[in-house]
This record gives sequence, C-alpha cells and structure tokens, in this order.
Amino acid sequence: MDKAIVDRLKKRADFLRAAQGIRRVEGAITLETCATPEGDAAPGRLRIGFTASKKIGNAVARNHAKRRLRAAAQQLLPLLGRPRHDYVLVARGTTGARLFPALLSDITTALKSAHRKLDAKAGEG
RNA sequence: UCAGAUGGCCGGGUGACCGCGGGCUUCGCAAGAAGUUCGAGGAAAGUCCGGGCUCCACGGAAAGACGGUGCCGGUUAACGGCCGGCGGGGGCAACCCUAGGGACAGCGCCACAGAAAUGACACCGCCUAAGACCCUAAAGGUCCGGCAAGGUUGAAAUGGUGCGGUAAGAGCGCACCGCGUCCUUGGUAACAAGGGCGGCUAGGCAAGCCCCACCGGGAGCAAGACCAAAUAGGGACGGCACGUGAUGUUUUUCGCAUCGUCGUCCGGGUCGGUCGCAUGAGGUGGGUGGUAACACCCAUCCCAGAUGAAUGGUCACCACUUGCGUAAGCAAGUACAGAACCCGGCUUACAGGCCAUCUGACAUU
RNA sequence: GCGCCCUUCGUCUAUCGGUUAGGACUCAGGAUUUUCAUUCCUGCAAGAGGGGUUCGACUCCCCUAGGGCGCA
Repeated sequence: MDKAIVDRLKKRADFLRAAQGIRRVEGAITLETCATPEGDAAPGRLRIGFTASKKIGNAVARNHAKRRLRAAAQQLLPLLGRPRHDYVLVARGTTGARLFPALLSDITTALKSAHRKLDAKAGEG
C-alpha cells in the first residue's frame, strides 16, 4: 500500500462536519471522521485535525495532549488512513498520561472500527 | 548547634532514534530537496498601572464632567514603580508594616447604653461662704443660688497626673506631660530639638459626600497599510431586442419612466495572502560618579517569531520525591506554568535546592 | 486585545455601617384526618477566600478564586 499524503485541517467548518460524521471512543481518544467534500478532495491525500478542549486542563496540558496525538498520527495515518477522508482526533482527560503504545493501539482500533462502519454504510447505500 | 530576618540565584542532567517552525547558503521554472544555525519564562499568567508604535478627533487650547494619585526629596521616557529620609505602629533584636493632604468651606453620620454624643449636659451628687426667711442666739432648716471633684454608660465624655487653693469647686494658680501658636537652631524639605506665649476656645469619621493640589483626548497590532479569486450586487461604454407583459403616474385612453440579455472596463471589497514583525529606553563584562535607585563611558554579542498556532515524541542511565520493603530493590512521579506588537513596573502561582549578610539563644575555646 | 457585572441557608432571593442576617420552596418533627393530600405550629440551615479602614464590615477599600456578559 502506498503511503498517503497527510494534510492538516484548519477551518472550523471542517471540524464541525467531521463531528457530524462517524464517531468512535477508544481508550484515551475520540476519533471523528467523514469523507472529504468534493471541492477539497485530491487523490492520494487525506486530512487530519486535532482538538483539545478546556476540559483537558490549562494550556500546557492541552498542548502536550495535542503533541502526543500528532506524534501518534504521524506514525499511523499514512499507513492506515484512507485517502479522500477527513479525520479529527479529540484529546480526552487521560491522553496526556496514557502510555504511548496504548495510545497507538487506541487509534488503530478506532480507525479499523470506523472503517468497518463506513463500509457497512457504503454497502447499504 | 537551634530558631529567625533580609537580599540574590537555579528550577532536572547526559546520550540515542524519529520529527516540527524560522533565518542563511546551494540546487531547482516552481513545488520542494540538501546542508547549517537558532528556537519559551521567572513569572511568558492576571490585566492593576506607565510608555513606545498606529489610526481617529481637534483650535496651540481651556473649562466642566468622570476616573485616578496624595508625608518629603531623588530617580526615570513615564508611572500608582523604585531608592533614600521623616512621622506612626509591631518585634528582645536583625528587621517588618503603614491610602500618611484638609474636619473653623459646607452637608451628613456617631446604633445600643448613658444625665449628656457636640450651639455639650446636670441623673445620682457636692456646698450653704455672701443675700433673704424661720429661729432669742448657736446649731439646724427653707428659698435664692454656686459647682462639676466623685459615680454610672460607652469605642469615644471638652486636656491628664500631682500640689496649692476654696463653702464646695474650677487652668483659678504652679510643676511635668499633651495641644495650639510664635521664634531660634539643624536640615533642600518632610521634620526634629530648644525657648517664649496661650490657658483649652478646637471630639471622631473624608477606604461618607466633599474641598485642595497634581495627572489623564479616544481607541487599540483583530491597530493600520497593501495585493486580490469565485459568487451576488453597483456604475460607465458598446452590441442584440424594441415585441409581449408587469409596475408607477393619470378617472380612463394616449403618452412618459423603469424592469431584459451578452461583452469589456471601473470602484468598493469577503475567503485568502503580504507587510507591520523584532537592533531594542537590548543583553553580558569592565570602569567612573552617586549611600542607593540610577546615570555616563568603553568593549563585546545578535539572542524565538508561530497564525487550528513550531519549540516536540519515544527509549536508556543518573539525580530527587512518594509508597512498599530489615535490606537489596520494585513501582509511580518530576513545582507553577506555554511567547502572539514591543518595553518598564506591580500583583498572584511555584516541588525542591543553593549562596551571601545579619539578629537572638545555648554550648565550647 | 479592551471593558463591565455577580458570588448570602440544599435552591431562588432581601438588606441605609449597628439584626439573633429576613422571606419563599425543600428537609425533619408534631397537630388536624380512619389514612393520604391540603392546612397549621415548631425546628435545622448561609455572607466565595485573604488582608485593611472603622468602636463596629454582608455592606467601604485592596488582592485572589470562581462564574457570567458586552465590544472589536
């Protein structure tokens, strides 16, 4: 499988659209995903964004959680992510303290589960 | 050694692998790639003050309103900051705290208690000298009066203590303390010391309104400047259509005006982008002046610049903390906290550690 | 970035610097009723935290914490 090129989500509207899509809670993270809208889609590219709300803690804790999510996503998404899709990783309260291998397996399970649901939807429709 | 006071500093270290943002160089039309270098704090925080910078308003303004500051001197670009001093309070001491102008410019408040809470007053009381009366006279009593010493309340009671004095008393007189005022001396000044006079007339609260002196034009880098897609809409010019219909005007008809479409250009300007944007009241070291804050001179250095927002992720060893354990060791964790135009302060948060100076107590010499 | 406001029993709210901090709902106990509800009586229960001014502070001033709002 070819490695996909990963872009960053930057607009609030993209985050809101992903939140309306498929949502999976796994361990220390929440994964939200939906198909990239036609105007922004490009072959071989997928997009990802990160969110850490004020519920996580102060600015240091939020930045720390986002950095760990970014480091994990950099390892996994080019291999496991599907092109022409948007992904949003939301940090939860335990993201900062979760062991890194556990964080990786959380994201892997969430991705596979979300993809199964996507396939089921595609099969129905 | 113990207890304490003040000032200052640090706030995890080393290595490996994989990464991120900016600058520079090379290659490349470009996208980008390679190399190299730099990459969070003492508070970056709160936004409590002061400035720079930018735009707006304006008459060079001034007054009023509103807000702030408030012992004196210095320092500074400026400050409500800082330094030095003064007054007051606390501590055995080192030292610490202190919004600290004005209450005869005016208004207001001082609950309860108490006689009385401010043009002070007379409840319990004290006195009967002088005057009048009862009485033979004395003693005593009544009237007219005098007084505020003592008592009671309260946070606060019209100076306090002592002696003299008196019918009893009273700054009525004297001494000391306190208050007010004048003078002298020291000090730039706040103020301090000494002396004279006044005898007391002058309660407290201005972080109640207020008065006085001084300060402040408003907004903020999302300021502001520039470039500029798509769509809708506006204007100008030109081409096509000039017919039907609609709307308005008119009582109606006639008439008049507007509404169409295509192309080019213009102006404004949204998403987006560029600048503003880091050489600065700059850091470090040394010298000189000053008690100090600070100022000046010389040398040297370039030291973050993101924009869904970089400055990291993982691992190993060491250091420290906590828990378990006799121990070896095992496990968990690493203070407060993340630049966003910049600078000077203040305030608040902070695991743990280090240094210097000083004070008190005890012990030893 | 700039500015404004609030915090009082478990909840919603009153308060002129002098109170035992008042009221309503809730809760607990009792009375009435065959029982329940209603009604009546009684009770529990509070000044966000720290410092200052004052004789005295929920009230005035300062700092902190938490919450909310507005403008750009």
